[in-house]
Amino acid sequence: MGLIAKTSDQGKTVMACAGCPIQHRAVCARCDADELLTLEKIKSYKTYQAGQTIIWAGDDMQYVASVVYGVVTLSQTMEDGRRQTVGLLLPSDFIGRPGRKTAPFDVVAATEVTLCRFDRLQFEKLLLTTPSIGNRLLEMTLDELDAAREWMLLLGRKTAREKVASFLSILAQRETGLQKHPDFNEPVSFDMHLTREAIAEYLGLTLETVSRQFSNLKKSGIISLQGRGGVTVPDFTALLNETGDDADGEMPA
Amino acid sequence: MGLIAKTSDQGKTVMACAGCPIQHRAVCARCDADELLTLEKIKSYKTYQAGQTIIWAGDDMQYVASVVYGVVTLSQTMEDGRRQTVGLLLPSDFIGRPGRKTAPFDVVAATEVTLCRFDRLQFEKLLLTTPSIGNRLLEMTLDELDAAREWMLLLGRKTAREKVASFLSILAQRETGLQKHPDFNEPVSFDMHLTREAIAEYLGLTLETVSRQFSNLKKSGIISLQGRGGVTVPDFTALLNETGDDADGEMPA
DNA sequence: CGGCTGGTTGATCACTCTCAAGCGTGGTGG
DNA sequence: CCACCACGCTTGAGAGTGATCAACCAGCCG
Repeated sequence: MGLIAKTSDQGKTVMACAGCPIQHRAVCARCDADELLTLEKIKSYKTYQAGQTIIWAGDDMQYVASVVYGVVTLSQTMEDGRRQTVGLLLPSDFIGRPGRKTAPFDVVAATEVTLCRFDRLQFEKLLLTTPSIGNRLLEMTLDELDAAREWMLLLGRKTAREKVASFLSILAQRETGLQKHPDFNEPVSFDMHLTREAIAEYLGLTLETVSRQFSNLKKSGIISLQGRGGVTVPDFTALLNETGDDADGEMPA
Repeated sequence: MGLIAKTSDQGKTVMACAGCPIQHRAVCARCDADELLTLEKIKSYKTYQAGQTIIWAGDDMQYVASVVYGVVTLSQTMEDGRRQTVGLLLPSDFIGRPGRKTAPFDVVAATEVTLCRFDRLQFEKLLLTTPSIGNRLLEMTLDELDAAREWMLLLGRKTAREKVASFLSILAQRETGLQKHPDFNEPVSFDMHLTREAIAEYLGLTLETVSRQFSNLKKSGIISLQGRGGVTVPDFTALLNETGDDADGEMPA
C-alpha cells in the first residue's frame, strides 16, 4: 500500500504518520506537523488475529487507539450468554475514552486488525494542551452517538428483513466509500468479512434468522452471494427500499 | 425553588447561573466565574408544555441548550409511523451539537420543560477558546454514548419484562439521585412522568405490552402503582433481579 | 351527563426463536 | 488419495413472545 513501514526489533510495526491510510479521517486528522511528531513518540502499532478479544469488559485500558486496518466490534454479554454488538469500528474509528480506566464492553477483532495505540495517560495529558485533538475527538464521538441512535431505531422497530437490508446498505456505503450521490444504478460488490453469527449479534437476531433473510433477499433478486462473504447488489436503490428508511436521499451527512 | 429568577419583558425567564439547579452537572460545570459571565450574555430560558415538539428532525437548530427542568425525548419516526425514542434527557443533559445545522431527531418535551439555550454559532465560537466547555461536553457525550450502547443491549436482547424492569431501575436511580451504594432495602418511590405510550416508544414495545408488564410486576410484588405515574419499589434488589443485568454491583460509573 | 384521554385486559395472529437435521468446503491424518 | 471431521451455513418444523385488534374502565372537563 505504499506505506513507509518497517518492523522494529520488538516485532511491532512502525509507520510514519505521513503515509498513514487513515490520517485524514482519524482522531489526528487536524493535527499539524509538530503535533504529529508528538503523537509519533507515544504511538505503537499492534496487530490482532480474527476472533481475538482485544480487551474484555472490565479490564484496565492502558491504551486508547485508532483502527488502521480491519473490523473491530464492541459487544456486551448477559449472564445467560445473550450477546449484543453495540459498535462496529472500521478503519479510522477510535477505541477507548480519556478519563475512563476500565473498558465498558468487550473489544473484539472481527477480522485481522491493526491498531495504532497511544498510551492512555500520555494521550490524556496531550488532550489538555492540544485542542485540535480534543475537538476532532468530540466531533467523532458525536458522530458515533448519532450512529448509535440510528441503530437503536433498527434494533427497536425494524423487521428482520429490514435489519439485514439496512446492515448491507450501511456496509456497502462504508466499504466502497460511496460518496453522497453514488450512481445508484451501478452494481455494487463488497465483502462482508463477518460471519452470520457476528451479523446476528449486531442486528439483535439469531444466526438462523439472518441466514433466512439472506436467502429471501437473494430469492427477491435484491442481492447475490458469492461464497465466503462476497455480496453483489445489482440495484442499490432496490436494497434501500428494503431498509424501511426514507426512500429519498437520506444519505449520511 | 429558591432561584434568583425574574421574568423579562419578552416573557423569557432570566436566572443567574449562581442559583442554577444544574450548575454542577451541566455543560458549564467546569466554567470559572469569568466564563459563566460570558455564557450569561448569550443564554436565554424558554419553557415548553408537555407534549410539545421543540424541534422537528430536519429543522435548523438555532440553539444548543441544557435541560433545566423536565424530561425531553429524542425520537425517530419511520414513514409508516413506527417510532423509537433514542434518548431520554433529564435535567443537566445537553441538546444539540456544535457543527451541525439540522436536527437529526425530533426533540420532544415529555413533560413541562425549561431549557437554558445558547445561540449555536456563538456557542461554537466559545468552544474554540474555552477548553473547560469543550472538555466537559466531550465527557458528557462519551457518557451518553455509553448509555446509548447500554440501551442497544436492552433493545436487541431483553424480554419485555426485563425491558420494563430496566426502565424502572434506571429511572429510580436518576430520579432519586441514588448514589453508588444506596440502601437497597429501603423502599423507593418516584414519579414516572411519562405515559405508557412514551415508555413503549423508548423500550421498543407497544403500549399494551408495557401495560401488561406493569401489571405482571405488580402481581409479583416487585412494584406498586399509585395513580398517574407514581411507583413504589419495596425492594430495589428484587427489581434489579428482573432486569437481566448482572446482579452484583454494576452501578453506573 | 357525555365525550375525551390514558390505561387495562382479553383473544387471536404472526414473526422470530428454538431445536434439529442436513449440506458444502477445507483441513487432517491414515 | 480418500475417509473423516470441523465449521459455517442453510433449511425445516414447532413453540413462544409480543403485536394487533378490540372491548372496557377510570378520571377529568366542558
